[in-house]
Amino acid sequence: MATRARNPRGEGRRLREDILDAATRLLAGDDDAAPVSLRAVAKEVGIAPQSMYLHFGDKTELISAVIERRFAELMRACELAVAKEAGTSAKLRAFCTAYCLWGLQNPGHYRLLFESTATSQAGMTYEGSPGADVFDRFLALVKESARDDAFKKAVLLWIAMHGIVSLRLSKPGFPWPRMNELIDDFLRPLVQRPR
Amino acid sequence: MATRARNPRGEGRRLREDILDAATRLLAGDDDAAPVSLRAVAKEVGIAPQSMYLHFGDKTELISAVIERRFAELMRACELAVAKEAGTSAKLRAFCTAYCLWGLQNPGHYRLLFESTATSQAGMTYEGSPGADVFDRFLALVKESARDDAFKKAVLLWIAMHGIVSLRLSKPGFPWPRMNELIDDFLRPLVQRPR
DNA sequence: TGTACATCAGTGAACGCGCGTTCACTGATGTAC
DNA sequence: TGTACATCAGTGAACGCGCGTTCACTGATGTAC
Repeated sequence: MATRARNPRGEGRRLREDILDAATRLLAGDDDAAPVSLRAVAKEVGIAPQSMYLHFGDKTELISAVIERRFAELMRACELAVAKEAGTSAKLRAFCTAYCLWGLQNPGHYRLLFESTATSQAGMTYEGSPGADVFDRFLALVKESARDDAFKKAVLLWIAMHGIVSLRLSKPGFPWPRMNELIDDFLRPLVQRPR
Repeated sequence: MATRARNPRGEGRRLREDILDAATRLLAGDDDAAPVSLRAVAKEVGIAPQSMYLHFGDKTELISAVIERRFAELMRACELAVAKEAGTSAKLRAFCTAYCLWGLQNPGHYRLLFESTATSQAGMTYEGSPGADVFDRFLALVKESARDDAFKKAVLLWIAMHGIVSLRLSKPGFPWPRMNELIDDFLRPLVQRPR
């Protein structure tokens, strides 16, 4: 976008951050039709396209780096919401709400993280994949609220949250009920009510 | 793909069908990274790229036509499954199962119908949009099984089914519980049990 | 029956564009002696 | 203090490719008279 001053000697890695920031910005939008190009990112940063290769081996490496960052940011948003509440039920509900809100507010990133095959190339298993720690944290929360079947219940809730976000993004014209109402409807039968 | 014989005079509309078939074939795959191009479709049919314009105004018109067709096909699959069962609960479960199976077996098409903004351009409302009749049919089924809140319950179930399909497509490495088990888990609290 | 003409189902050639990627280079800044 | 050299942060120029779309054309087949 703008003209850029060359980084001082020894500070070359700053460009890496600038590239990641720009790619993140461009991927944030709701435009699923046009995938972001290296050249568009370069233009946004204000550098020549080939300067990408100073910090990333190829395009997929750049996208993967963005994905990793955004998973971390989603995790942070959820943790923050959980930390604000007291009581296991309230914490669980807070996590669900934060997850859905993050998805709705970052449609492009949510799609990248949870609607693309970009995170599951080449027979990757769940263990150690980017985003696995988000589910693990969620599972730990469900375990505190539910006596048994915590894994199954965590899966059901994840499916529900994903459905809430994903369908809303692709069918914005549908008369959706309020998000918090839907979250509560899914939570109610699965965890013990707060006393 | 193959060499094609020119259609006899008066049968020009056959090419339209051939193009739709080819586009449908190419869009079926699980490769969300590379959107299908007009030229790829033309190659698959065995015609020159510009022959597309004999039957479709532009690329989005072609894609829209495929979307319409696939919504109709999804509807057909669900109706077929419903017709095989007797009893409202069994019919409802059959619809849910058919919907999920169709999605898992047609990943590219499911994404096109339910994960892209292709179906909701330009402030389109839900009424009359492609696919609205699928939800309407589902809603009618839910009404037969549930005493009250049929719309809300239909929405919750749609969200759940979408979550089941969509997450499985993007996270194939996750240790998912069996699909039918998940469907039943979502159905159980929402509709009255069969006697 | 013969022929001029209209219609139809497509194609040939080309356009300008953006894409990912490669390779050789530049020019400022620090370091060794 | 002066200078040769190494290192670093990038760029210039170019590659071959596929993209959506336009415009003028072709050549077979049916129709009017």
